[in-house]
Amino acid sequence: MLSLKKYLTEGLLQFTILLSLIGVRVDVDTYLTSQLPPLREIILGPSSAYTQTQFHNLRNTLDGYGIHPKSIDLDNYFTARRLLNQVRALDRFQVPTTEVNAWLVHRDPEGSVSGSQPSSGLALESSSGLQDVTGPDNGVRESETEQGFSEDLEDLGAVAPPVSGDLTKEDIDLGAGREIFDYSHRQKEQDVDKELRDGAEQEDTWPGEGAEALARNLLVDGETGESFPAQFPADISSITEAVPSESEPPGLQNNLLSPLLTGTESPFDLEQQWQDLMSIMEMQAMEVNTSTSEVLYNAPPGDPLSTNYSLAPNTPINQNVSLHQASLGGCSQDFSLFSPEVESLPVASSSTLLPLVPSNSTSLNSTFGSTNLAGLFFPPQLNGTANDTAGPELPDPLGGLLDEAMLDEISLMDLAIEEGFNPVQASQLEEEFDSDSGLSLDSSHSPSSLSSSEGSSSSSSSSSSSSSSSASSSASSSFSEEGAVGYSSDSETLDLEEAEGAVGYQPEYSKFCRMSYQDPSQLSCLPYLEHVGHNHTYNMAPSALDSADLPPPSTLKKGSKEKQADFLDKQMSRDEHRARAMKIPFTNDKIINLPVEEFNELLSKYQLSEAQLSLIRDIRRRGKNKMAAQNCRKRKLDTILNLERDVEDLQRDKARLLREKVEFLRSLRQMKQKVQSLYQEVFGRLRDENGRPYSPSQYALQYAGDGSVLLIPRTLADQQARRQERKPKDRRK
DNA sequence: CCGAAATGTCATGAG
DNA sequence: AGCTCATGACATTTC
Repeated sequence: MLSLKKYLTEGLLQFTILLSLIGVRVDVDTYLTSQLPPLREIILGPSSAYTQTQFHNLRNTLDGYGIHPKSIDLDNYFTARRLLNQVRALDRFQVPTTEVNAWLVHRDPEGSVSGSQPSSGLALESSSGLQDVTGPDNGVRESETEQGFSEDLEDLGAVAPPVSGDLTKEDIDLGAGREIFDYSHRQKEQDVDKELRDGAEQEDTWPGEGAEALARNLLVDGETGESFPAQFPADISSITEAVPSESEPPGLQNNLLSPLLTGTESPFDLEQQWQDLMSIMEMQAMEVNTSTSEVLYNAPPGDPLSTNYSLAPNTPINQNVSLHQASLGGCSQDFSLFSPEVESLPVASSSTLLPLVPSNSTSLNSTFGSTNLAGLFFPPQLNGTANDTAGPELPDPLGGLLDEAMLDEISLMDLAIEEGFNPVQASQLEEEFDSDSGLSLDSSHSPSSLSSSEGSSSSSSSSSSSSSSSASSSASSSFSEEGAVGYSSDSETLDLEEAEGAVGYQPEYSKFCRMSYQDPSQLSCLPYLEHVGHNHTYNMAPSALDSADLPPPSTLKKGSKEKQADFLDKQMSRDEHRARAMKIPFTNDKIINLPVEEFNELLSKYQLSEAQLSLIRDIRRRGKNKMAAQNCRKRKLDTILNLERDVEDLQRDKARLLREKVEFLRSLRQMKQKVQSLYQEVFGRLRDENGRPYSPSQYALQYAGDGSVLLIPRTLADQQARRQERKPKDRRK
């Protein structure tokens, strides 16, 4: 438990560090609350990877083949699903063509304007926008879930099969190759080697027990292979359970859009999120591509934003500049000043327009202006906001100037981020369509991770048994293949890997193994395989070792031993040479992998000298430690890869959230503009008893709670506006 | 032959 | 107490 705690703590620590590194403040949780699953995965994944459970023992004692907490299959599953979702989510990034256009054009010719009309029209618009956003999104999510799940199942399925090929591989994997004594008898090494070479044949005639034992080991391997399928169902079940939690709650979109719907609260949420955004932006501002920024800033008025955001998701309302202008032309002269700036000068607009803004406007801007909007959109709330100011001050009431500056800034960063992640996304897509290994998720990121734990577990498993070429290609570069034995699910589910894994002594040998395990019959040609064959099922239940059936001894004993004697001799490990030199009557494999009781039993059967016993103990210790080291390294690598992947996931999430936010704010801004235009239109058509238009400086329109529009004196409107401003500020404090 | 990467080994601590 | 495992550090081998 202590270690568990330790590792959990470490995991949390690292997670925190990750967050901080990415620049994601803790507030991010507020963004992600609606899509907790990813976060939860991220938290559970790495932390679980740190769990220092002695799963080997667990398996031995419990004989359990269920998914280990550290199981990479699970991690793979979650990762695959998460990434898949993200990749697929990209598809839904569509810029809805604007219905707004039609609406505005339609309104222009229309002469009459009623107070209720604007609100209704906007409401319709916004609602349609919402539908566009939420509808498709949900659909996508569902499909994602299904696909992700099925794919994962496939992956799992791919994992299981390899077992069949175990027998041969396992046998082969016994370490081979040269070794130099660091043992006390090291000085004898050369002599021993010579001796061994000379008497290679002799040693083949070691006690029959060795052969028998070997045979048993072989069988054991076979059994392990057979037992693996049993693990498969377990994996599935656990995964199916995990699936639901994986799927993102649909609440995200709603939450993001909520500001539009809940007028009063939206401003605060927006502002807070904005603050968070700013903090994030500081860090990532440097990521912005200069060329991009130039494009954004220098681009001709009107389109740059929309084009840049073509990929942006969930655009409730598409920004359409031309429409505004068209409608504006017919509305009022004041608006003409306003709209062009907004549209054409994304960044500069705020600075240029702000000076024009009267006192009340600035305050409104500080409060993000949404309050005003809310008031406009939702008359019942009785928000007599300062928005109602007339023409020249129009920018203020809508308070979009600052927003726009921010928006543009955000958009810039967003773009940069998006670009920055394009490679990743591309890689994800590749991975998604990579039938060979659906889980080779890390391949894109680090060269060494080509078939990292996760990827290898499924990919190699599915391919290795069938084709040596694919297996070797991935194996040569993959850590897992040469790496840890018995670590985590992949090695255990994949005896193929396991067999090769322990080898790793010499490249030639590994290759040889890869070749040979395809065709078990080739084994018979290898005289020393019986001695060398490591059984890396040491983490299996002891009973399994003995329960295996005996393979036909003839195949094992026959073959051209002499031919390969030298070759195999070279492949033997140092300890194996030593064992031979010391005439150890059983295989190193047995020495290393036999359970303690059986090991002691074995020792008791022979009259061994002290030197022999010492060597045997050393061999056992070194053999176990070797595997442990391999496991350790593999685990370390996996941890790094997981962290790497988590960082990327977090970055992707952040980028996506930023994109969504930008889109949302942009739609908000558009609506403000539209309201503004409507305001202008209405105000411009009002005439006093003398038939003269009202002066915007003296009068303002105000929405009443009952939906009606009132014309009130400026002074009164200003007062109400100030009152409105203070409330939110106080509330925040 | 050198340096980096991979792998093996030892010592140590923990379960 | 003995065994096993994990892991850092160092050694050795391989590329």
